Amino acid sequence: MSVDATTRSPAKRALTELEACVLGVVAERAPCTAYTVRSVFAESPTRRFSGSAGAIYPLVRRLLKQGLLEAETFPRGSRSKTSYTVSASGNDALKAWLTCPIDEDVIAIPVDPVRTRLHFLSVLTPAAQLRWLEEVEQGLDTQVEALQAEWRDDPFNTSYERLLARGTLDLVETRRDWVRSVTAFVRASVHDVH
Amino acid sequence: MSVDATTRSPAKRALTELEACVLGVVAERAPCTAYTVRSVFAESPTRRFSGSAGAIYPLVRRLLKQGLLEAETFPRGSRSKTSYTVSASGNDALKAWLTCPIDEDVIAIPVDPVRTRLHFLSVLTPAAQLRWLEEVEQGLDTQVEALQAEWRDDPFNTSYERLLARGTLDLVETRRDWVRSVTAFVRASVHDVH
DNA sequence: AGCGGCATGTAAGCTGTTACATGATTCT
DNA sequence: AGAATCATGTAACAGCTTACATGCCGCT
Repeated sequence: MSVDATTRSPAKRALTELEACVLGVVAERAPCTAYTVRSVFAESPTRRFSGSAGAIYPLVRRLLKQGLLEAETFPRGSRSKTSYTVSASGNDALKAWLTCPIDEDVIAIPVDPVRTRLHFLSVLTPAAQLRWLEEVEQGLDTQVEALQAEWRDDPFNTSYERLLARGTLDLVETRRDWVRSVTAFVRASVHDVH
Repeated sequence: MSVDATTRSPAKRALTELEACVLGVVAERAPCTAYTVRSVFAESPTRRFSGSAGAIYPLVRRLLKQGLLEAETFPRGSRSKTSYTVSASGNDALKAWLTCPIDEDVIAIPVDPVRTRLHFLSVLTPAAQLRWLEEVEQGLDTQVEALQAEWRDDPFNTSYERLLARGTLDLVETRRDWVRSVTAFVRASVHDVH
């Protein structure tokens, strides 16, 4: 057979989570530099991405080469600075990423290091279990308080953003309450023995 | 200076999350094969680890070489089968991993692909937003129902396990309610326009 | 003049996945 | 006898982090 006659679109492999997030961040703050994108990830309370230079700079160049980003360079001395915006096809790609596969991976029960550790907690002595639980509980308490304070001060630009923050707060509260109930349970078990 | 005179312990680098989980799983089901460990990860509702052969078999051999696991091999034809148990120092390592660094990474707000997408949802048209939200809501509903059914049927070995399951259920319910409230908000915004 | 934040970049490595490949055992 | 499941293994790669390296710019 001969080569396919239809014009091939440029690869169109699905975006990775980081690629999509970079597009999203640039969409929000355009025009902005790769450094700005880096800072957003670095300062995010979620630890998903570190915003490491080794990840961002090559990735941004790749998105540019694929036509998903547009660039404007400002020469300054021997090194130049580049500002990026999302192109029309970049916007399409972001939309496609958002809607395309609603399947399992997105919906699945989120990964939670605390849950993992709770699962194996029984290998510790009850006293050590309580020490750990109390430390975690305290950490989660300060986290909840910080988010509650943010909620009260309302530094959000839109009511949608405020709604998202509310959901995050609800989740960490639920998580904290969970750890609390486990602590109570372990404490009760220890008391029963005596 | 000359070489440090004190006897060096064998590396003692902190365990990775997967290494610790493998130790934990073997601790629960010992004696068991690497294949069993693989199945546990593969069948887990959490998608953290796939239980891929390429990860598990080399890892188990490494833990064995470090003395954290003990092995018993049963020859059968040209290939043999190996059962593992956690050694005393393996148990110590697991305990150390559980208690050691309670810091940020463990406590941090868990990664949630749905939250990520909610954050960028505004790039879609309101209609597309609702389509996506409804699909996600439905997926989360079936997930909640499955966990509720499991809760009712109570297939748990210990009341501690039941407590852990309760916490997971609370979390996914909170998450579902969050998505619900976002849907309601978007629907209201659409109505306001008309 | 020097320090801190802005800005860009690369090399090496860690950790896990995908995909393939093979053989043993059990069930029907 | 054939299929499903148990069991082990490897090679290639994907995706991101760590650590390093450099230079510009504004402030004090």
